[in-house]
Amino acid sequence: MKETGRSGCPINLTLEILGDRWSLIVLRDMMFGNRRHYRELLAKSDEGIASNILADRLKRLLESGLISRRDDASHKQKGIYSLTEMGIALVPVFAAMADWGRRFLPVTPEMSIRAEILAEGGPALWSKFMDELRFLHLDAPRPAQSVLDQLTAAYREAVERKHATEAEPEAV
Amino acid sequence: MKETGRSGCPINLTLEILGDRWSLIVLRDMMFGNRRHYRELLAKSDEGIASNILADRLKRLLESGLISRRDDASHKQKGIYSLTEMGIALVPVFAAMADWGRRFLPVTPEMSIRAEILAEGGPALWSKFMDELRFLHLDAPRPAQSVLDQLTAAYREAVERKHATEAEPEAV
DNA sequence: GAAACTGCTTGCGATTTGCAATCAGTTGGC
DNA sequence: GCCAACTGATTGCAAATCGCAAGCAGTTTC
Repeated sequence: MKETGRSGCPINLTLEILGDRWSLIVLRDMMFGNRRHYRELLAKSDEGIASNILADRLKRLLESGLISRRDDASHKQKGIYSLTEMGIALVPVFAAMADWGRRFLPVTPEMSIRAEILAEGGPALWSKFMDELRFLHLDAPRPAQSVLDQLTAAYREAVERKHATEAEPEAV
Repeated sequence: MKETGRSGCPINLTLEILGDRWSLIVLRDMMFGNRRHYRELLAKSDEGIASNILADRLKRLLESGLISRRDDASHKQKGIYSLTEMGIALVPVFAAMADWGRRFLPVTPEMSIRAEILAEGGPALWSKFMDELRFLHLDAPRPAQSVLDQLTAAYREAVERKHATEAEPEAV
């Protein structure tokens, strides 16, 4: 654990770990996009994170205890990054931030559909989603239904709807 | 409004505005400490923000629409910063971040008492607090009871409890 | 008229960021 | 065995940002 920084305020301590432009982007992609490898996080990033920044953030998130890393049996160099309970506990923070963003910022419809569903579902849905993340990242028992599938399906639908009206090819 | 940055994702757009180490600290002090003047924000900051950083953040927050500024009738140079509805709407984000921080980070008891009360009170309490902020910052009608007083009283109590055991003078 | 206070700017060295190129080791196809 | 593709990074470098200290012009107080 790092020495105390600026103050013992929960908001301040949270900002000292997550208060930058990329940490939460990486966690978001792991959480909602189920990206678990370095290359997945690097190449499929909508925002185009640079490789050195990604490496640095993964290192910091590991040190902070938000994610863990284990070797991939299929490839000696490959690592699989997983959310820890501490990382999974950020679901309500993401839900609150995403809801705020979709209400006040110029979001695109297909990118905000998941935020909308999470906002409408409320804490009950967040809790189900967190159970699912524990299954995917912590080897907990598989939950009955998949919130991630629900979110991903809604996102895909929104993307298709967009393409139907714009008639403009784009990678999914 | 600024041009679109990296992506239309609500999380990303939120981070482009608030994703740094100081913006939310300034908003926190305005919201929970009711600090409305530049010097108040500068001098009473627990984390010791630098004057140029504060000036820059106030400018950015003004441009983003999170705060507003009006002249103080009592002093020609003085400005009063207020939260806008967009800023007040961050209450659930602060509550979620503070709750996460107090559960997983080495917070001090007196700094986390308010986070605890907000977590226990839930959305109903947040809503009352937001009404009070609308009264303080947007000239809305005065609400029946003051959540800010409740939070501040609990914080003062926690500080006094700390001093009683540590017997160590400190500014409040 | 001096001192204190107002919001804010400036200078400057240290750190961080963002981008491109590059790296060594691993795997799979032939 | 051999080479191309892929793995998780590292390195170099210019630009931006940060953090600290000092300073500034205008205002108020006494």
